[in-house]
Amino acid sequence: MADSRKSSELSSRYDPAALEGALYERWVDAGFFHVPAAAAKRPYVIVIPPPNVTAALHMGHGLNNTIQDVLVRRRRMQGFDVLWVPGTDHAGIATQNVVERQLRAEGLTRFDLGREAFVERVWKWVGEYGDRIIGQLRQIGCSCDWERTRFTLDEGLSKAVREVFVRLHEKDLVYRGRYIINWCPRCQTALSNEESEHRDSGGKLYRIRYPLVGGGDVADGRDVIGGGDVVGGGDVTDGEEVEVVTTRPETMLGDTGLAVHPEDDRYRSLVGREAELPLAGRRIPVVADSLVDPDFGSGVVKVTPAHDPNDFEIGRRHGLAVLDVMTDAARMNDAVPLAYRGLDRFEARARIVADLEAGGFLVDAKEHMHSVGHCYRCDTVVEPRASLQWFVRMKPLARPGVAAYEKSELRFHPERYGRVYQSWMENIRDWCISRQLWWGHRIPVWYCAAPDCGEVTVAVDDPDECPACGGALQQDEDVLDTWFSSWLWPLSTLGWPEQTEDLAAFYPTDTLVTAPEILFFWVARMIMAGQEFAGELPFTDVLLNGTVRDGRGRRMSKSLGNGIDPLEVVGKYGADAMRFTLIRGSPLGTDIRLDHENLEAAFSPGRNFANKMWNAARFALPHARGDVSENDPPRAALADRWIRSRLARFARDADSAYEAFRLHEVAESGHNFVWGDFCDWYLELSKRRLYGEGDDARDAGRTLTLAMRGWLSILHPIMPFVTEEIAGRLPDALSGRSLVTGPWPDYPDEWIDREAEGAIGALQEFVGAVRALRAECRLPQGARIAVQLRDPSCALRMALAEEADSAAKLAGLSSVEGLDGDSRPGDVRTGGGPAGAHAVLRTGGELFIPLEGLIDVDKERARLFAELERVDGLLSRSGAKLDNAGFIENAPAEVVERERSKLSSLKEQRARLGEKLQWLDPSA
RNA sequence: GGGGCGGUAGCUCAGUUGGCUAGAGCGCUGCGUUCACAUCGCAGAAGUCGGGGGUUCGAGUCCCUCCCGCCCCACCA
Repeated sequence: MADSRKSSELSSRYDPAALEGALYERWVDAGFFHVPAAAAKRPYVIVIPPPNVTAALHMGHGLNNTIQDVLVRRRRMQGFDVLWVPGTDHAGIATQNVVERQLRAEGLTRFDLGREAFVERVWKWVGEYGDRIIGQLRQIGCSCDWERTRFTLDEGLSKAVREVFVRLHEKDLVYRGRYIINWCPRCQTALSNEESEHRDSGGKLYRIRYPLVGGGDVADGRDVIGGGDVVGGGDVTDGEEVEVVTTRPETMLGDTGLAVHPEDDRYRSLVGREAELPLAGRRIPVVADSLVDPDFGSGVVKVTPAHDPNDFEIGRRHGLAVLDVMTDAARMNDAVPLAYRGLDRFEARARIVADLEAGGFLVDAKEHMHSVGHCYRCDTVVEPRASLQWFVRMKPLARPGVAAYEKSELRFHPERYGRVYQSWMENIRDWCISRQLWWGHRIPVWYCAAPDCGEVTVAVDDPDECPACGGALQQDEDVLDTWFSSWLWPLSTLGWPEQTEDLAAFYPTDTLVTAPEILFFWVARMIMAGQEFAGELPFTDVLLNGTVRDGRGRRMSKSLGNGIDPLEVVGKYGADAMRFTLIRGSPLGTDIRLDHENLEAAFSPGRNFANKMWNAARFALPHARGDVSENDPPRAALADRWIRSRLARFARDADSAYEAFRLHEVAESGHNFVWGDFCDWYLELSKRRLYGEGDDARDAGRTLTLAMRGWLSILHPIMPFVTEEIAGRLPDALSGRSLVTGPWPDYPDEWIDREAEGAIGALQEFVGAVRALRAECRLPQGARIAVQLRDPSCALRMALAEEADSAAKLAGLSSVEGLDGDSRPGDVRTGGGPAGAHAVLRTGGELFIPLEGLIDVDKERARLFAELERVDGLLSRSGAKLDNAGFIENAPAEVVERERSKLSSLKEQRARLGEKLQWLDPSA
């Protein structure tokens, strides 16, 4: 970027708000996020799961979109022509519901407004939330191509919807029919099977007596399975009535038959007879159907074809009438006796049970757990209902989708979701796509108004008149399921059905990142649509990110109101901190818990990490140097070799983690590299040289630049803002270029330097050991101490030879003896020597710190004895307690447990005290 | 009824193909104001890796079993 940020000065305080917005604007203005189709040679494409325009985004979207952004940013740095298509979803039923709720607060219903005004009202909502959502995505740093922003109700996308409907209709894959669907009485629309969420709920299982009528004659003309084998006079209980069990007595008013299993000997004689429907007085036939489970209840079921999927099947097979007994609002309709008309279905249940009891029909009612469908948008109990709707035949569409998965052309991450997908696809049922809503894509079907014509027109463009009779047409009142547009998203956003340049350049896309709960709603259907309409899978890899949950483990959602607004977090901690926290906190497919009450604990580590980078850069940038010329190669200082080795290792690990979508590993190892290797060790080891002059300072300054360029690049996809701000000030050959467009770092394997890592590793252990002993012996903080080494490893010798001064500074040493053969310290392990502390190094060697003169040995010894006495006292008391058989017998297990662990920790404490006393008085 | 996921430090969680002393962040304890950073540094305490059994030279990791929590699917009348 050509701007005036030549200065290496960073402000003294890390203030994300001060940089993020400006950087984002600069990226957009530079056109980094937009690639024209003609220029796309090596595309990498992701389509956003379009957020519903029902509400602002919450942290779940934050996670989902951050993952996508990390993926596209890395590909962009690698030189791919990246397209991330953004957009929003009109979310038919969901959006209609939120606007209806708003109306209700004003005391209105959608019917008060009428269809046109209501839809207008929804558009107003869309304008507001659509913009808010896009704003949120920008603030968390999403590098979408905003020039290609789409909305599922856009003209082009609506065209795609119609095109698909017409094509499916032509292939007889879409049909209209009267079948059992899931009906939401509150939304007053049909739902697909997926939109009905089953939950266990406690209900009652009622046993009801149905009186039998007539004699034992087999009714003639009826299609009865096994009818020829009827054995008269079976062991029916009393010959006059039969027991039926149901959880939903209110539907009995819609009964049009009873059914038994054809091979159930108990009831063979019943088949073909009739029963009287209590409370209704109608007569209904008994049929035999293998769908009946003879072991459930009495083995006789009531058949209510209009309100139960199984009964609908049985009814169809036996020609039973379909009698819907409810209104759209699930109140009892005119088909039932006067006494029940107008009652809500649950009121009707209570009334009917009472009447059955009064009439002596009720045998009993037992508690019974069963699962009940609920509307996924308003949670109302779904009513299964026979209804005239439009459906898509799914089996033919699903077949290629299964094949692609089996051939591994389609991969899921984590893999286990592949099997979930597969089993759903293999057991797929037809998709009810019509909705009795006002908000959505109107079904492109017109019915001729002429009474004797009956022509049905299915067309992409609105027809003017009936093609058969020229009469007036009436368009189907219903709209399509919102997912009927979503399933085309990868196609329609790129211009399909037109053969656009975008479609040619960017379809198929590469990776889809979404939440597992819409695997069936969306992912599976996109796969089917892609194969059916474009002949190609819409993407090759499906990432299922985890769910963001609240402190209590509940899913964050609009309806629960427990969502965390990403903007609140961005405001407090910065977008980088939020992104880092989300990426680090949720390995692929695992849930992440974020306690709304304690955002600080969750997000401050991310903010602190960015702050650490910032301050490291504040120190390093003034010392950083650009590349040296070829005839002036840098010498390989140990520390420089070391950090290059660590960097190359980090880069290699990060690459494989990125490729495998293990983004949390990148975040984790990046954090460790920057904070540990780079800040804690490399910067400290370099200070001496950087403060100097000449070759040393030049080499260190150059390596400093190289290392920073490396980790800033590798972490840029995750924390784009702070890394960009810092990298913009590096004085190397890439100076002034944005990190956004790369290049992606690639280091030679030769940089991995086991010798240097071994040496600095030994040095780290040595420094750590000295520090630990200093703390252990309560040496004054600033005191310079002499350390003696015995048999140091080669690695440590090597490190100390070059980094003695740094080591001395880091560990507070005045001298290190014992490196030379002629000044070996005395035996530090056994008695007889001077008072001092010693430690054995894992990497080899021992170190010894003479304590004489550093501390008042006598005073310290006295202190240790006092401490020892105190610990001994506690020990004996605790020991006695545990020895006491009564205590063990009577105390709760956890108290005994606690006492045991207390005892063992006291023992350890005592051992340490003993050791320290040994140091002070080796002769003892 | 079928399938899946999880149980590792007080809390939230990491721990690829079984391998040297099980890690991080937060919290906790002690110490620390000289020149990048108190949004920090150093040191430390803290874990029977849910229980039991098995395979192995070696198991948090593989197998079996049990217990606990969660999720998905299902035509549980």
